[in-house]
Amino acid sequence: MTPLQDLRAAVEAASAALRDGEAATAPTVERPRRDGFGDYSTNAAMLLAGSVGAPPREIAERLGTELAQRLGPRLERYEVAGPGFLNLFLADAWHAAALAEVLAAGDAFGAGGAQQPERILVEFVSANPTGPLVAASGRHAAYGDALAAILAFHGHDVQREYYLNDAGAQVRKLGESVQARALGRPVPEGGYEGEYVAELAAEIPDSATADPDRLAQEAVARMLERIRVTLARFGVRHDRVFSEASLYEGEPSAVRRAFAALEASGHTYRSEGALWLRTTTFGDDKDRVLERANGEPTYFASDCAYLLDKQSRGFERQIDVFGADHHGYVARLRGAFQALGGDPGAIEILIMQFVHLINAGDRSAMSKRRGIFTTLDELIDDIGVDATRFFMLQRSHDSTVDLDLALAREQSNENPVYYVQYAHARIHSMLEKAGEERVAAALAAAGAATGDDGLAGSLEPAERALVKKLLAFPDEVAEAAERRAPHRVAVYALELAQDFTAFYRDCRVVGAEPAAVESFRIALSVAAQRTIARALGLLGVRAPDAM
RNA sequence: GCGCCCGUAGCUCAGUGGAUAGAGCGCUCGCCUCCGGAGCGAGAGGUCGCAGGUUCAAAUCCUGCCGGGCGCGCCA
Repeated sequence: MTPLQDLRAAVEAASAALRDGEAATAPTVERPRRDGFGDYSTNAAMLLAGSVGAPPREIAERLGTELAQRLGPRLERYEVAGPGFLNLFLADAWHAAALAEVLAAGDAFGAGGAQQPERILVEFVSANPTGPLVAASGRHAAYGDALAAILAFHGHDVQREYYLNDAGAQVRKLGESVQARALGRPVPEGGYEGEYVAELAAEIPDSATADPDRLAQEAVARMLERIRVTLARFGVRHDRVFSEASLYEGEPSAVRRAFAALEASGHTYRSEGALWLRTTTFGDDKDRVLERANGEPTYFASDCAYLLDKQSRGFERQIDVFGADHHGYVARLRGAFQALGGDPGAIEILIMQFVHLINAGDRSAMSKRRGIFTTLDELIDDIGVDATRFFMLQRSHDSTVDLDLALAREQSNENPVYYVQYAHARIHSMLEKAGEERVAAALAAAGAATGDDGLAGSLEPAERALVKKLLAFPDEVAEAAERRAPHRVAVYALELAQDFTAFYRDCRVVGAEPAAVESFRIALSVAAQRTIARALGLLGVRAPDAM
């Protein structure tokens, strides 16, 4: 149990005592906006006003008495404020004990908070292998990877998957485009015009004469390899690349088996020669074709087969990360998932809004087909992996982001990511100065903290603030995981770095007197360093020892 | 027309029921005897798109409207 969970439990117990065990909405225990409002503040009294039948401030007073009994000397004092808040002022001993728990948790601090661990499959990026990854793919990659990392840290069993569209018309167009380039002809109508097409034509020995289908497969394989290299450079690794084409292999193929399952479920029908799935049953605005009148399966057909395959692999939850331009597919996929017997609560389709790269105020329109785009590689060359990831992870996935390249480039040294990394490097340097022995001794002393070690009443505001910021980490991880919001970890990392920097400014660490103070501050610095490293690690951003 | 997302400081964005709404950048003024100045402090800057409603309490929840993005194929 973390120090904060402890505190919450005490507040809830006190609250329950006042209302005679009657059920009620759980009170909040949170850091108030203003320092004068205590270390933590609870709204419990206001929630109790209805059932207890007394003015909130009066209830708060009684609650304070209850709580003081339960917390003993850990609670320095309390105040009733505003409409009925109970503000709690915790003793230095409480802070020291809390730090001890943070350190004792070690690498597991903030981990494993999931109430119900699940096997989760996260599908992300899944960009068509008909061109290089573009900057927008970078946002998908950073988001999906960080989300997977956070979910895993939270206690889930997570698989990362890339769904490869290596079947169908787009792939054929790529093959035709490569061959056209090899023959020095213009690419066909609707083909791909990017420079990489010419590169592929030059790379593939028999590109001028090869059978178009085989050439297409070869081109896709090479594009996938390029994509893999880019992702690896970006720090993103998938556990599996799932081939769409494989869904058409075997007898019967996975697509055929999906059709059979859907037909057996009674949700399909034939009309105008085509096979339809009645997705409107599940809230879609129109039914969808699985197999065209000419016998060709649609793209949606392989989607269904993929959904079925994922179901058969025993995941308790499927999370798909899609681009905003694909949000129109959400309803039909959810419909197909349910038609295949899936629990609608077990599939989540997260929509990533766009990222606009802005050059000197110009929004560059992108078109993979016409070869007009900024690739992820170019973006990384420009502003670096860490800045790219941090920038893209700072914002909520459902908010469009304008990334001003000129600004990011110019100010790369003042980018928030460097600020956080700098704090980490600075702690490393400081601890080196202190020396291994003193650090080890400080950690041992902090672990033995009982609150009666000469620190009482001596903690500086910045030290207390930093302890409380550290304590917030498990909740931030939980929020980030449960709300699929990695950006909360990015925001937290920045705040933690700020609180550390304020502490560093106000409190001499190495050489501080008396020894107990130096010891405490070294231990606090170690906890801050570990937590910064962990937060950055979850985002896929490096935590360097020196810059 | 219908559906999804967004509208918060000059700009880019946090903040999904609590007190006097925040950060970064930009701007103004100050700070390098001292553990890393890639830093620190102070300041200016906001009808939280608009209007109703729910609530002891709304940027946050509900309804309507306005503005922006995206989507609405037997395309992929």
